[in-house]
Order: sequence, then structure tokens, then C-alpha cells
Amino acid sequence: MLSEERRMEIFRYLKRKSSATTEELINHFEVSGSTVRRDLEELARKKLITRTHNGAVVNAPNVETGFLMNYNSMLEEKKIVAKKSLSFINNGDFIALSGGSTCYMLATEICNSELVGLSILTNSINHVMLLLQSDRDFEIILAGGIPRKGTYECVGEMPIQIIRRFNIDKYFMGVDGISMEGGISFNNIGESEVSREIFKRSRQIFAIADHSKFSITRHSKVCELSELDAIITDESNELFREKYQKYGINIV
Amino acid sequence: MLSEERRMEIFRYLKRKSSATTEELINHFEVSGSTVRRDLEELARKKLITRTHNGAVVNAPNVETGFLMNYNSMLEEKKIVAKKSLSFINNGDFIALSGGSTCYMLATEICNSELVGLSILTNSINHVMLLLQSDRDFEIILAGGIPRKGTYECVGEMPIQIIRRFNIDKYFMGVDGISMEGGISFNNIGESEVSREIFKRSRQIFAIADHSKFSITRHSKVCELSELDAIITDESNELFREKYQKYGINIV
DNA sequence: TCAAAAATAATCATAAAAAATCAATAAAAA
DNA sequence: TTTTTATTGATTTTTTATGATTATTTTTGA
Repeated sequence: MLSEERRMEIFRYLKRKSSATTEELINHFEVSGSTVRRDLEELARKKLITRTHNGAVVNAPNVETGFLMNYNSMLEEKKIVAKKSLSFINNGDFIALSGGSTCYMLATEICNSELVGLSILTNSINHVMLLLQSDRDFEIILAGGIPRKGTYECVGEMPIQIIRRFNIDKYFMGVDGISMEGGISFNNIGESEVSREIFKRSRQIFAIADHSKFSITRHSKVCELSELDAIITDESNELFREKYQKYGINIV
Repeated sequence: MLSEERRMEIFRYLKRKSSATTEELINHFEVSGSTVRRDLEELARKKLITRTHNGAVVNAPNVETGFLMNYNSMLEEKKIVAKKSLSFINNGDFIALSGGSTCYMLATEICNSELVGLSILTNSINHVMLLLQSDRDFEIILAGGIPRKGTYECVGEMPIQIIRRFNIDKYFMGVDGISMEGGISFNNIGESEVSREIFKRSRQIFAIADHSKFSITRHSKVCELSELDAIITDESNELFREKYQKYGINIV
């Protein structure tokens, strides 16, 4: 195992368990204490964890930082969600993608798929760059406007005006929070406004999110859970599934 | 196998497996360690992977990766033109940039300048990415629409609608052809249409082009030379200068 | 508060890998 | 063709990662 890989794994391990002792990591990764300590030191330097005397604790993830970094603990989960989402897309569909790394993953999957005749609308510059750089021949529409630093999503009235021109078959919406009370919610007003407009113009709406987004309420609400056609996620968490399905919400 | 081809293969291999040791790559591609290391070095330079002591890890796909603009010819000339153009921009200006590598150079210069309070309108995704990734705080407006493969410029009616909302101080227009008969011309209808709209909405218009663009007529005309405020170029070619100035055209 | 225990930090040796250098070869240009 | 340039692999020097050892610091409990 590469040292960098091991550091990533250690971080994931910590993220899953919230914290761990050095002893535990020594046994689990079968390396010496020196190595574990050096790795923890490195992760702490990157502000991903905080060292304690006999181990380490993960830092609260900063929601706005890191679009898709190597240390993103949900990378694998996002990939699963993206693959699942892909199966809902048919040849010739007119789809919309929200911003965010889960939808970016979906864009990657679309590029690697056999789908043809797709039209793809998005306000995310990232996604457009990816789609353009692929050798695939999709019809791409970039709902431009004021691009946000960090997330590379265009917000404001301009993208909304562009979105109004279209009738969308399926909207794949990467979200920041999913909860019974708060519905689908975002961290940013601008992004939620754009999202709401796409929502209005779409025949089918799929919220896509890894399990870490569940039971989280962010400040900008887009819609109720009951307004979704399905929530596509990675986990067959029976607790969530039961709870949501009781309210007639389709979880895939 | 060509070296560039092998590098791409190595990258694909790494993408599939997320990471690999140098040893592994040596065996798989049947080349020496030196070669593998040089290739990895190159891939790391392009920000596609991260080197580790005994191998490499792919970078999570993010915006910075992959976008490699081809600054083929006239690099130095374009830089000169960009630097000259920069001197026409004042703090607080609302400027527009056309697509193309000369304007991309200008965007680079703007990022490195001391200018403050700029608003920058463009239909080029490239330029927006560059400006967003800098640590500068400009107001950026991306006139989105249908992005063209290869040039990353948005064309069609949508960017035009966005452009109509603004009153622009200065338009820096990278052009494909400059000639007495053909005026300012472009290779692409879509791009020239967008350009014409910016032209109409701008108080001052600067055509920017290295000397290779002179005496060339492309199929899509944007405006007459007499409608320009100045042509900014690299060469003090007395022949051009005299010829153009005789017709009252300002060449800088 | 102090001392024992435990963990960390610092130091060092070693093995492995990478970088630098150089010569041979292949490809491209004159 | 010859000359130049780029690529490659072998050789060496340097750097890095690791675990063992020792010193220092922190924790804990009497």
C-alpha cells in the first residue's frame, strides 16, 4: 500500500469512527507507531483531523471547502450514487444536472456510458468542462451568469432566464441536506434559487445524495420530499428506508 | 508506442486502479524505472496525479485537472499584445473579453495586475475558469449558452440575451482576421454573432491581435475597421501602420 | 504534588526509491 | 545524406520512508 493511500485510508477510518487511538491504527494498518504518528501529523497539518494525546479526532468537515479532493471520504459512495443515477437516464433524454461533486460524478459516468442523443443542461462550469473534454457528442447548455468561486456554479437571475427556455425530462439534483422536516435544502441561496427553477421546469426529479446528507437541514429549502420522484442514495439503511417510505417517498 | 501515448496509458491505468506503485508500472508497461518516473513527473506537472515516494495516486477529478490550453503559436507576441491591452484598463472598468488565446493571455495579465473593482463579461468558459481560480476578487459574468467544443466559447441566442443586459466600457476583441476589405472577421458564425452583440453594447472597442492576423479575411464579419477605437498588436510594422493610419485607424 | 505508566517526540540506521548524470539509440530536421 | 534533438535505460548519488531505540512529555492515580 502506498503511503499516501494509507493516509487516505486512515482518514476514512477516522471519519467512520469519529476518532481512534494510535494503538488501534497500529493494529489495523499493521505499521509501526512512528508511522501512524507521522501520518496523523500529516493529516493534522492538512486540518483534516485534530491530534490528541493517544490518537486523533476528525475535524468537522467544512461544507464549502474542497470540491472533490482526494481525501473526500464519500468518494466511493458518490460513485455508487452516480452509477445508480445513470440507470435512470435513457437515450435522447433532456436532463438537467445541479452543481456539486455528486453530479460531477454522474457527469463522469455519463461520459463513460453508451448513452446517445442526450441534452444536458447545467449551471455548473465544472460539469460543462468535463462534458466538453470528453469525446462524446452531447448537446450541452450552460446556464451562465455570475459564477461562484469554489463551487463553479452560476447563480443569479441570468441562469434562471436560460432555464426558463427549456422543458426538462429529468433533473438530477445533488443536495446538501435531506430531512423530513426541512425537505431538500442547500447551503447557498443562489444555488437553491437556480435549483428551484430547474425543479419547476422538470417532469421528473431525482435527489441524489450519499448517506451523509440524510437527516441534515440546510438553510435554503428547494422542495418537499413528497415532490420528488425518487431519492437516489448509496445505503440500504433500513432505518432511513423505512422511515421515508412510510411517507410514500421512493428511496433507491 | 509513442511516449505521449504511454503517458496517457499510464494515466488511464492509474485512473482505473486509483493508484499504483512504480514497480507495478515498470512491469506492466515494460519500460525502465527512469522512464516511468519521468512519465509520472510529467503527469504530476499536469496536475493529473500526485506523486508519492513509491508510486502515484490519481487526483480526484477537479476543475484544475485536464484543462490544458494549447498555446501553439505566437506565444510571445500574444503576451506582448496582452500587456499592451492591460494598460488600457482602469480600476472599476466594466470590460468584455472575447474568446481565444490572446484574450486568455489578457485574462492572465489581469489576474497578475494591481487592478481593482473590475467587472468582466465574457462568453469564454476558459477565461472564467482562470479568473475564478485566481485569488483576485473581480465581478465575473459568464454569458452562457451552447458551449463550443475546442474553443470553450458559448454561442447562440442565450449569451446574446445576457450581453443585452449590460453597458460595457471596453471590449477587448481577439480576432481571427483583420483586413481593409474584410474589416474584423471571425472563423465561426456563432462566435461572430456574440461578438457583434458585445460590440454594439460597448463604449470603446479594441481589436487585439498579433501580426499574423493582419491582411486576413475570415468569413464572418463583425465590423469595419473604422468602427474600432484601436487595434492593439505586437508589431510596429511600418507598412501596416502607415497603410492603416492613412485611413484614420489607430494602431497601437 | 509526585512518581509510575503511557504516549509522543527525537534520533538513528537501513532499505528502498527517486533524482541526477551520462551514454546509446531513435527520430526529426537541415 | 548529415546534423541535431529527443527518448530511453544504466549508473551513481541523493533523498525518503520506515521501524527500532532513546529521550521527553503527558497522563493518571495514589
